[in-house]
Amino acid sequence: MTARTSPESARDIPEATVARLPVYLRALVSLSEEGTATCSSEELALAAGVNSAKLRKDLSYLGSYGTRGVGYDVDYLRYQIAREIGVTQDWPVVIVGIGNLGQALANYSGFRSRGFRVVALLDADPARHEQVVAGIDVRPFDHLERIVRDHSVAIGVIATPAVAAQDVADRMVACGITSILNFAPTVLTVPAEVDVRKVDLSIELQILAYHEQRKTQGAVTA
Amino acid sequence: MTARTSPESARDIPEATVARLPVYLRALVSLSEEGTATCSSEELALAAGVNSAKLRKDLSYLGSYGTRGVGYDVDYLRYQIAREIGVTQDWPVVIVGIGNLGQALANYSGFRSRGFRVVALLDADPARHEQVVAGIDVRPFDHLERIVRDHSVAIGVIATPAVAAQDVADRMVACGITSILNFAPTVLTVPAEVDVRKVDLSIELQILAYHEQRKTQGAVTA
DNA sequence: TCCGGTTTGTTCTCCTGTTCACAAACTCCT
DNA sequence: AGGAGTTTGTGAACAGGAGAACAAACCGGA
Repeated sequence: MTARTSPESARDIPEATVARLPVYLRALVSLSEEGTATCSSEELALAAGVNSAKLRKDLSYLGSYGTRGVGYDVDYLRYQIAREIGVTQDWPVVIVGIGNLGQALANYSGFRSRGFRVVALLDADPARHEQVVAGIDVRPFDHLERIVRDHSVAIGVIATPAVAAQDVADRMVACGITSILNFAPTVLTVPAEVDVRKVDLSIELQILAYHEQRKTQGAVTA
Repeated sequence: MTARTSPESARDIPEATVARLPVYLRALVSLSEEGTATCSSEELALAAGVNSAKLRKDLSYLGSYGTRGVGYDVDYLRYQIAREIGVTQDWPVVIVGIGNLGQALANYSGFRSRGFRVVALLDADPARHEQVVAGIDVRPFDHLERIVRDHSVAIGVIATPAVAAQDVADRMVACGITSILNFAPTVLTVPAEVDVRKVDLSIELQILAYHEQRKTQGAVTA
């Protein structure tokens, strides 16, 4: 009940903060590329689109990496955040479902530059096995187990139609994948130890539509 | 200061609830297609991946559409949620940036089926103006103003590279778009009355990586 | 060495969202 | 008609995150 903190830097970071760290990291990379050596919480907050108090509080969970009266060393902070998130290491990733979206994902340069390496593209449709996408052969879905084992893959991306998604997730879980990024518009059921994040395009649009409807309401509806 | 509620069904719904309504809607559509006429909060909650108390509370913001001892009429509730979100009406949408991702979005059937109609695909690159994607001509970005005016477009989707995104957003705002869905990995600055939602692929992966690192930590690091 | 100016780290308060638990309300069977 | 069983809607406790505000700590100049 006492020693909740593990030996390393493992004070547990709030989920909301974890979700913002990658934004800060990106802002720091930009600043670094512009040649900025030091920045205040105010500047970084502006670049990240949050307020400075929240930024400072978020960073304080990682440790005391700033200097009062001065600000943060851009490269140092950048490294600390990258290490905390885990993007200093290499993350092999498998993408299943190589339709339009899967191809877009395979070609997305933002993965590679952040430590994510696409080790395989899989698709159940034999017609797609001829293709080469982003320099990678599309292979049969059945190869999943072998690939996951050979490359120690922990993260899987699902970009299949909704009907196939649960089966794909089950297979992924069965062969040891513990983190899933799901683009299929369906709710996945997985064991508690597996993390799932979902990205749902039409839901985002529907949320916008709701607010949009609110804006114009009252003006039109007499 | 007193009359905060507008005449219609405009008791303000919490943001967290708004984000879940589309999920419920999708679950209801599935149930309806399976021929289910009635469902309990427990069943619907299971299908939507939330707990039943939260579901009931969410639905209670819309009104009392259930029957105690019985449950919810699937089609009736489906219509009520659709109306509340605004997907019973037609939403013209413009997509800017017809690279891999833009093409995937243009081809995504989930938009059309929920009242979103892609009225134009725009790209700054003249090489793309020859193309036809998802049955729609790709047109020059300069046509934005005219298209937005002619079709009363309120929602814009940005799928350009990061460097172009802010310019695109500015142009969208200037010609009257008030809701933006941003896929470019950058922070957009817009006036307060404009809604922006961002979908960031690499951030999602980084969040997974953080948790993944936590899982394996301690076991490996001696 | 001391002082004014600057910026971080943190505490405290407020607000939003989640979950529990239960009364109210409905159906069905006798 | 009445009672047992079921399910909704909601009040209340609880948890988590956001923002304001300020003390502690640092720099530079005299």
